[in-house]
Amino acid sequence: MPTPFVLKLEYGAGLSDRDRQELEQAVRDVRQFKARHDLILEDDSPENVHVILEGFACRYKRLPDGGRQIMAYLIPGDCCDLHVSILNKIDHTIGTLTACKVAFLPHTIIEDLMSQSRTITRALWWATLVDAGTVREWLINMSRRPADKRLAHLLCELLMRLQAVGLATDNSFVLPLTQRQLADTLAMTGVHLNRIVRQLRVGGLIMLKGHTITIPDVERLKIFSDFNPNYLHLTQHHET
Amino acid sequence: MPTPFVLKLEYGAGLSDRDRQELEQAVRDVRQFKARHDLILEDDSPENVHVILEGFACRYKRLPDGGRQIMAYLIPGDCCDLHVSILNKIDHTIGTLTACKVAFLPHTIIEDLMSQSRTITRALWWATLVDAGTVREWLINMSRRPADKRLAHLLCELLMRLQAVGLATDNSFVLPLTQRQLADTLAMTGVHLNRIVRQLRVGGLIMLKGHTITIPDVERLKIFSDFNPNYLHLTQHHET
DNA sequence: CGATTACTTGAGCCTACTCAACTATCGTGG
DNA sequence: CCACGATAGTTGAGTAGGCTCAAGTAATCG
Repeated sequence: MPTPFVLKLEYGAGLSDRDRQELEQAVRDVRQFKARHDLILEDDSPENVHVILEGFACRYKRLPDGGRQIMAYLIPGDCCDLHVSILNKIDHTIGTLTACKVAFLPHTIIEDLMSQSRTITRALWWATLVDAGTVREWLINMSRRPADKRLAHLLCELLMRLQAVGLATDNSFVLPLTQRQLADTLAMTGVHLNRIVRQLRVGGLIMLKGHTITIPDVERLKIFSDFNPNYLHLTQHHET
Repeated sequence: MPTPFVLKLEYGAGLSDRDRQELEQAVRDVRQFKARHDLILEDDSPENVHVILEGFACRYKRLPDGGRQIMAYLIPGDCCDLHVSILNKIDHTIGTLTACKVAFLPHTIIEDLMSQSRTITRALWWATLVDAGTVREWLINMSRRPADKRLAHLLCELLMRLQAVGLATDNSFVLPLTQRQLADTLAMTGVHLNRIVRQLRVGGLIMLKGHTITIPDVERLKIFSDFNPNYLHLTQHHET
């Protein structure tokens, strides 16, 4: 069974067996973190690239009123700070949401991988470009959709992304987040999110059992939330 | 006087004279477009990279209700679709807001530039990473700030970005957009935006004369809108 | 100069927020 | 293993920022 890291990058470029091997071997330094632990702080210029292997992490910024806005979820297979060396400094914070297992890859190893394989280079850039596309879609989601569709859209996205790394079935997945964390993501209050979750539940759009979410009719949820998966760019591998 | 394209990339990497020359020479095919003209449509896989030389363009997505959300402004010096070849398809539309002069650079030329100069490679990637950072800041702006601070924040950003390419003075610039276009950007109705503009005007935070915006006290506007310019990464050039 | 587009202002409504209290669940030490 | 404190989730009542609808004025362009 390939790791989520390799599984994910497969979508970005047609990896060779050797590429896969190189990527697996690059993951040596693996560390465990508790929930709510900041991995990288704003203004850091970290010398490692961080890859999430298990658990949920996020990018976020703090707000003057003490709240925070989560700008991206980082799930197994995702890189936290690929290519930040080009910007020198990171302009947001990266922290865990749940307990996480995180691989630390020194920049030198990333550079080696990229100089050895054009496919890996392409796959890594693909990952950052998909990240950028995802933020754009979140911008639409936060600014234009009402609370119920906003949550529904996020769930559609998570279903697809988790499926891509083998962490979701056809219509269900484990979402180990608190409602407060979801509220920080969807730019609403915890109170309001709670009401919206109930609304989707009684509307039959989602089912909850503990932290497991099941979507009885995926197509219906996609239509409801105006979900178009094109921004995830998961459909086709690219030649070269 | 260097073109905005070169002026902008200077911030991403310390270009050599030769780099500047190469970049200037790469701009051969320049075309003129009217306002409200779509340059690149969703699902296109364009074979040219488009660089804005004059005027304002934007990235946007249409919404099911007929409205649209503008996700980024593209001002002189900005590249529209750098590196989309890695994603095969673009997941949003790019269109002009005002009349624009746009350079068309074939991908082959971009690849030549990048293979000849590591600095140019770095600068071009810097530009896309800054774009990504800017969308993240917009996400915060749209989802967390009230209408007045939202507009103020956008104006602070535009002041800095236009200054970087020599199109703004210390405290003023020309913003050739309609209120409707601003409203599509800031995710509010035209009616509401109009009220907010007036509010900032009577509050003495901005002054308007035609399409020229003057900011009497830039520092005050920055504090008011919680503006932190770090996400624009305009501060320091990077060695090699 | 007429027609279209852009801007302005008013009135009433609704989504999502705040404040508040209460219940359930989780984690940890005695 | 239970007890207790802390965190998470739930529900109610009232408020407000931004929306809709509407009507009118100013600016722009052919």
